[in-house]
Amino acid sequence: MNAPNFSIAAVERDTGLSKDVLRMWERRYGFPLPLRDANGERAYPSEQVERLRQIKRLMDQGHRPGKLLALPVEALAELAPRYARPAYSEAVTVDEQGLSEMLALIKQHDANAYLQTLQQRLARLGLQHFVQDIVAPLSRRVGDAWEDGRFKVFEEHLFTELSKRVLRQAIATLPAAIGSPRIVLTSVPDEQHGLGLLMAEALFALEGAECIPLGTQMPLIEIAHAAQAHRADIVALSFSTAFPHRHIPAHLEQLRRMLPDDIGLWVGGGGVSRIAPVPGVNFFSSLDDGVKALNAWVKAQSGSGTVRQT
Amino acid sequence: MNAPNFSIAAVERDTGLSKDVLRMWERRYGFPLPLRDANGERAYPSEQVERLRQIKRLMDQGHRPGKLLALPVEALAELAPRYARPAYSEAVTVDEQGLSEMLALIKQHDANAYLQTLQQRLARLGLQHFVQDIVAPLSRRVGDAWEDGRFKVFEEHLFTELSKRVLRQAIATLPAAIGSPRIVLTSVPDEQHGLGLLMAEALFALEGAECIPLGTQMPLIEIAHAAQAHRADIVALSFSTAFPHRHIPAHLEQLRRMLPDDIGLWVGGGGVSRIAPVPGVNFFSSLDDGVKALNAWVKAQSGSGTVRQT
DNA sequence: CGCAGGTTTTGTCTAGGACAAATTAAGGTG
DNA sequence: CACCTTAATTTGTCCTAGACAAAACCTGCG
Repeated sequence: MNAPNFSIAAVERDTGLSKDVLRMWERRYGFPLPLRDANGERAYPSEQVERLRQIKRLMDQGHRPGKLLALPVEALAELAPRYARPAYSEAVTVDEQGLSEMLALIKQHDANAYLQTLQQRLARLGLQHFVQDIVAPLSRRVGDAWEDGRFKVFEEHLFTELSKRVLRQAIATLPAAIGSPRIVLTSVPDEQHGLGLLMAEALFALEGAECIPLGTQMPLIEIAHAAQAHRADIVALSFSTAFPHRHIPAHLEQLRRMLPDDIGLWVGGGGVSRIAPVPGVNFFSSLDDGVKALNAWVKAQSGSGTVRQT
Repeated sequence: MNAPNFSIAAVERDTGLSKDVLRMWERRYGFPLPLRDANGERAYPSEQVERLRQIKRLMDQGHRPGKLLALPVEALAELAPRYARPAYSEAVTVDEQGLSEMLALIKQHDANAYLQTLQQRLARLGLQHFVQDIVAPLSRRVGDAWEDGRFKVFEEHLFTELSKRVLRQAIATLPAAIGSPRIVLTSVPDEQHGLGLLMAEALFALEGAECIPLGTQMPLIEIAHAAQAHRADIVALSFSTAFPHRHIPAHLEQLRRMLPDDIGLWVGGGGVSRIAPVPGVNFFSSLDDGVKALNAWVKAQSGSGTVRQT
């Protein structure tokens, strides 16, 4: 029960900072400065790991490592997000209070009450509005709360897991669509967040698309294989805000090269907002844009037979 | 569409072999021997990546790297698993033919037919037998098929995703249990397979336990936090056969230290079969054992008030 | 205010060396 | 021949320290 020290591998796992980065920071900035065990290997005390976690969080919000690592411990807690959060482009009538109440349920770890509330909203609003007005905004707020440290990791996991259940259940009740665009939905190897994919699936399925959900974390080459095996028209990927921005273009370029030209590559999620466009890849900054694009695709398709995607 | 070369980071992602290992093998065995790009950095042709993938698969089956890397390409394809597969300890009356047919549906990428078949079995057998006689054996066979290379990664993903849906849906129909043991279900950071957890959840929920599903890949420290926040009696972890055996004990020891003594730590899944016992951790080699242990726990509890777990 | 240019910051790669843990092989001994 | 103990080997991870390209930031000019 007393706090053991962390090996460099353990710190990498827990903070998401690579071993290379940890060693580099130590060399350059003098933090973290771990103890050494009997073999001369780094042994990070848990305070340092905790501080690293906080630093990582602030970095994800746009702060630069050089500043953060020079800062004294106390100053870290008070830093605000550096990027203005993009204004929520939600329908004007979002039930702000209702959302807060639902988040409070998660915060109280009351799984049953949360599930019940979700189910009730779903029944009241129907799947489309449920996704757009409840799940998507909730998931945004959970992301924000997590960045601020108001939500712990396990609370985020609980939220995700329960929300996924309700969504999946709702999707299961839809009639099995056949035809129209066939869409493979998945995420790249380091992206484990699947709630966005599920929301997209729900909306796409509502529009009559045939969705092939492959879960998260597919090796790129396998995504290409899957797309061909399923004769997909579109591959849809999701990147969460937590995903390291800098790596997204490389992933997309590589996948685009592996994928036949006539299969579309659609990308969405909070992680793609500030990404430079990649040729042959369609970016969507909101679920709604995705649905619109799907409708356009269907229209183009029915008009002119097999159309080559660009 | 022409095969681009892989950076060392891309190979790490796609094969699961660490950069250190890739460089070490190159130094020691002369394979892989990547090209170099303009900056002198390794650039792996896709044949080498393919071969590495195959080598990794054989290693997971118990072969040793030294042998495999010395072997010519053709010889690799013919190697059988090195460990005798543990005989299936399934109920005698497993519908072998039915299972094969279901696997065939996955192999044909016919998601709808597979889902339909699952639903039908579930309705016919009830949740408990559905889990024990259908999902568990299927998942074993998929694991085997994957090891043999008869299943591709994306086919395994499709199987998992669809099976999870049906299971979750079934769990959702169960009455929300309150009380009895409260069980937090999750997996460690490098373990992304969640089907086993879901099977366990189904069976535990059937026995009246209150399950708190947190999804997969929770940092250890967060598992400890979650267990306390939810006032859990038991933390249940799952390790798949694909999980690197060598790392399991370290994870369990670390988590055991972080967890209050009176919270039980139960571990199951295909990955724990050949693991030396860890003090304070209960291992289960089958779902059935887990259910029996749960019943025993309930009995002990009701007999003597709050009992200290060992 | 916006854009072209130079400068700093930052992450990732490279090389080879060291060592402990795991595994296999070898040497008895009952 | 089975079994245990010890020695040799295999293998993964960690270490240091240097290099460099890409991104982010600043600055001056129109």
